[in-house]
Amino acid sequence: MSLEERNYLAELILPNIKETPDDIEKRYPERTLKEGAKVTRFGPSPTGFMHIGNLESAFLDYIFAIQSNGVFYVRLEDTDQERLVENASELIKETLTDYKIMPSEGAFSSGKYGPYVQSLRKEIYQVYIKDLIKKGLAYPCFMSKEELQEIREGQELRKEAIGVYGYYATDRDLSLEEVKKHLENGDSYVIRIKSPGDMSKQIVLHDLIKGDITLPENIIDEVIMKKDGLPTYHFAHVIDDHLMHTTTVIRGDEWVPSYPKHLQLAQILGFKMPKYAHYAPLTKKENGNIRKLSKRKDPEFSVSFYKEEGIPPEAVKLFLATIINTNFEEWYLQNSDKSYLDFKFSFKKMPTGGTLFDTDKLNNICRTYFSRLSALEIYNQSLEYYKNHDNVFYELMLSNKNILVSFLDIERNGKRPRKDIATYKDIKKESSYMFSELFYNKNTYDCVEKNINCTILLNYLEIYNENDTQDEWYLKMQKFAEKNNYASTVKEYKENQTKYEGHIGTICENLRHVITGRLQTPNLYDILKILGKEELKKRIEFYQK
RNA sequence: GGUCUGUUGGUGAAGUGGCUUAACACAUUGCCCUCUCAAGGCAACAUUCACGGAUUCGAAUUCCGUACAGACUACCA
Repeated sequence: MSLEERNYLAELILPNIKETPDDIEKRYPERTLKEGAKVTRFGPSPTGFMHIGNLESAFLDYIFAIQSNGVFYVRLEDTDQERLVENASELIKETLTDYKIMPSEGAFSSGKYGPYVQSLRKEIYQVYIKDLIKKGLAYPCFMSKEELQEIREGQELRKEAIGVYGYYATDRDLSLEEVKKHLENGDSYVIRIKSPGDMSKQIVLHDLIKGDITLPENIIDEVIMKKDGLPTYHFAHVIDDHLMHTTTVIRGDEWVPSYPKHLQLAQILGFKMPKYAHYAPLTKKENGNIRKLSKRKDPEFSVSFYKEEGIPPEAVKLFLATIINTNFEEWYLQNSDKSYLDFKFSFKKMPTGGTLFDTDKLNNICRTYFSRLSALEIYNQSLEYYKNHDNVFYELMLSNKNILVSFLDIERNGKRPRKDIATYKDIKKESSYMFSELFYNKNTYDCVEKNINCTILLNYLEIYNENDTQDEWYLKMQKFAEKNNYASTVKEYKENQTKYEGHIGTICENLRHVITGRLQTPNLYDILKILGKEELKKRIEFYQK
């Protein structure tokens, strides 16, 4: 086609596009940022719920931007209109808010480089596409799904590279007349790039995480505009990352093989490539096989699942941080008072192979996280959780704030705090007996059959004094044990078993069971004190019945 | 099939030619402390880094081959 024919064709295909690439470029001026500042972007597709892998991606974008005094923005990549899910973008926004992974600009806030929703940028992409058609670098392709399938099968049979390229790109050199005929027939078409690639040549991807990767040049006439007029991911991201001045593209390593396409597109368009960091996916073991976490197959990895389970966002982030840089964990254990942002994350320290998701580890991190909060902090955070998940307990929390905070405070302060709480859910589980509304229940003692002498316990109450210190309390308890023919220490009991009916532990155990319904609780002294003498008496009498 | 990437205990991994008797953390097991639990302390858990070969005085670390695993190979991202 001659230059005039191509101009004519471009008008025919995109008559409403009047701007030129230069017009667009003027609207997206260079950012003024400090040396070394990274501009990153989180580019989710609103196609369903967020899962831990998406979250990791956003978290990476966030920390690398923040730590370089750069910009972290969100761009909704919704070019696949068929897969759109309603409310998905609200869910993404909500998740980022929950996790305090706050973008400095983008789809959920504002910014000078918008719009940040790809479907709203349709005309922008088309400006570039029109220009490419005029330059003879892109062309309409009318091949049907069936034709493509046929080509593919033939290529598979002959063990050739698969795709539309060279000899197979039959619509590359269609005459203007032929194209017009197709258009008049109303045939649907896509726009493909005219790939100048040569498969025998190689290109190098200088990956920030994986190092240099040598790949063959792209030879495929990649689709850049789909039949609905929207661009494909490949084209859209090259344009957007250029216009929005992204410096660092952080994405999953499933994109490595398509890097040659992106490089080629950027070269054709005359863009400077951003730096790329391809991180390894989170994986899961299933039937002995390892595979990438999947949105569809693994609902247990959806972010909303963690919310339901009461796993705090901050703990999930700490878990992600230990996956991202394993030396983070060691640092954090020694710098418990600092924020994870004080740790200098590096691409070089990121794992290059897939990482198996370890629930045990997450659990442990949660316990450590809770152990470092104050009782009041735990109370306030979990209040929010129960407000949305358990209204009965929420009301109890409100009306018994002092009891719950005191309970949560047991053995919390000091160098070796309790680690019995891993989730917000655990708070109810561990503390339910502290609430008389939940305690006086016919199921309270169901789990354990015990023969307990309540008279002894009632006698004990006679001498119990709420104002005793822990040491005084314990001494008194020892004396009481001896008086009732129980050994005052376990050691003594073990040495002279026949002499005693039991030991101090037996009494404590019985008392614990009667007043809490449990065999394991935090420090008994504190629990007695919080419940108060009156309540203790009531509970012993309740047990007698 | 083709292209690319990996492979160090049950798990996440540190490790870039001698400092490795393979760090650290999780899990598991045992002991200690102790009124129970949690926490904490101590100990056990890879004689060996997928396998085979090469280079070297010396290799988990470099090179070659093999095996296995994963990703990609869409008008999905």
